Amino acid sequence: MNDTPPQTRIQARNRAVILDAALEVFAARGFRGATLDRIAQVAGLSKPNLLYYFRSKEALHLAILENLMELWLAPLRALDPEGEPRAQIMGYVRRKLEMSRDHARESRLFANEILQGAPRARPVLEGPLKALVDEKAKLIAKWADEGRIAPVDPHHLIFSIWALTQHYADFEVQLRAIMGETDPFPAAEAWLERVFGTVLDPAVPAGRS
Amino acid sequence: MNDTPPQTRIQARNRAVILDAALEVFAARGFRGATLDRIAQVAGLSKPNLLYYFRSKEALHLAILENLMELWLAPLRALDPEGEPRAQIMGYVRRKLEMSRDHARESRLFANEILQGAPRARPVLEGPLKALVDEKAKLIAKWADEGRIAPVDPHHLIFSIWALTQHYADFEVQLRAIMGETDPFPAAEAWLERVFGTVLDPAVPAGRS
DNA sequence: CATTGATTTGACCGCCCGGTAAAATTCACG
DNA sequence: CGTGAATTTTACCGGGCGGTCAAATCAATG
Repeated sequence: MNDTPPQTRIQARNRAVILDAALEVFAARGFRGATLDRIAQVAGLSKPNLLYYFRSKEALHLAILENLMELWLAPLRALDPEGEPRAQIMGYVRRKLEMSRDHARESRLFANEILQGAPRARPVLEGPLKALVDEKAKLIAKWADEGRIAPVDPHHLIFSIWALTQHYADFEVQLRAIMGETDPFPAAEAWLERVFGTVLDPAVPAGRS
Repeated sequence: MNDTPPQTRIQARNRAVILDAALEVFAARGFRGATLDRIAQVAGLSKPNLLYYFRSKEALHLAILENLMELWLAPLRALDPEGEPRAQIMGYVRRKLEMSRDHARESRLFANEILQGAPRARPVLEGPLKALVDEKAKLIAKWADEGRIAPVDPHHLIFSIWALTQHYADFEVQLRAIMGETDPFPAAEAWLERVFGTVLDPAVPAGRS
């Protein structure tokens, strides 16, 4: 059940180098748009050498996806049923935004994969991701029922957090075209705190006019 | 300055068929991932016949981009300086969400283009888009100054509207994996009304704890 | 330092890609 | 219905693609 972890030093190093290069190229061009030649070039290896470590383009992409899942689900997984509800959700927002800042390539690779119909990631989405989301949605619903946060649709709340945070990674080029070279993240953090802070506040009447 | 609009009936029809097929394929696979063979197949034409109407893959993609700009900028452009501020912004949100529902392919084509660095759309982003956004951001800032909406960062407000609405088109596969086959748009509309309704409400104190 | 397995390379394959040329066909109009 | 232009098709090209193979080189161990 375990695909024999890299034995030698050389293997460990080269697999890491290749995975990093592949992340770069897949994120920038999508699966079909990426080429093994380019990945090999970025990794500083010859193409046959690359294929010595990963038997195919498909296998390489899958390896990246598996590597990424842990990192990607961690922030939501860390939502603590025992913690203070609003602090927990705001912490999730903050961690997700940090992901967009510090792991933009990973975000874009996922975005590419999903945009193109998730032909390789679909099982992960329908399995572990759905399970985790449903679990945490139930938790959020409970918090809302108890009046500890404003009444919200938990699924759409989670989708909103994804959309708003990942936007800063995935659409960075567009943001820069409009905002110039200034780092958007400080303002983004304040803004997201404001948005979710208000929408979750149980004392604020929803849907005023 | 005007590239001679299609003269004959056949030309008008075939150009339209090709543009539609190309929209489909570019949206699903990105520029590099799309192939002329596949576009021609979807359009029901032979590849050389397709190239009789558009001299290259590049030209075809650019033609789509130009066609789309009007449609894409219209909702923001319709933001009326004379209207009631909150109604105007809420109307913008609603129109943008309708775009995601009724023009998901267009949304995904843009997303693909921007994700991959906007190599072809960059001039549009830095030109007309930036100009329009800056203009409307100024308008929103004025409304905030006058106390007619809550004080907000206009640019990040606009980015949020983009992120939240487009998410329902661009990440549809992910949403369906989690939510099943039920149409997410009715709930999305209510949720977005709730989110932006609260965040724009000048009577709600921002950043409570 | 010899040997053996791990790693790397160069040469190559068949296929698909974007694009071209020219012949064949269809269409519009007098 | 004939004719010239518009449209479509057939055949093709050079290059890049994912991937293979066998030979060459390297590294670790006794």
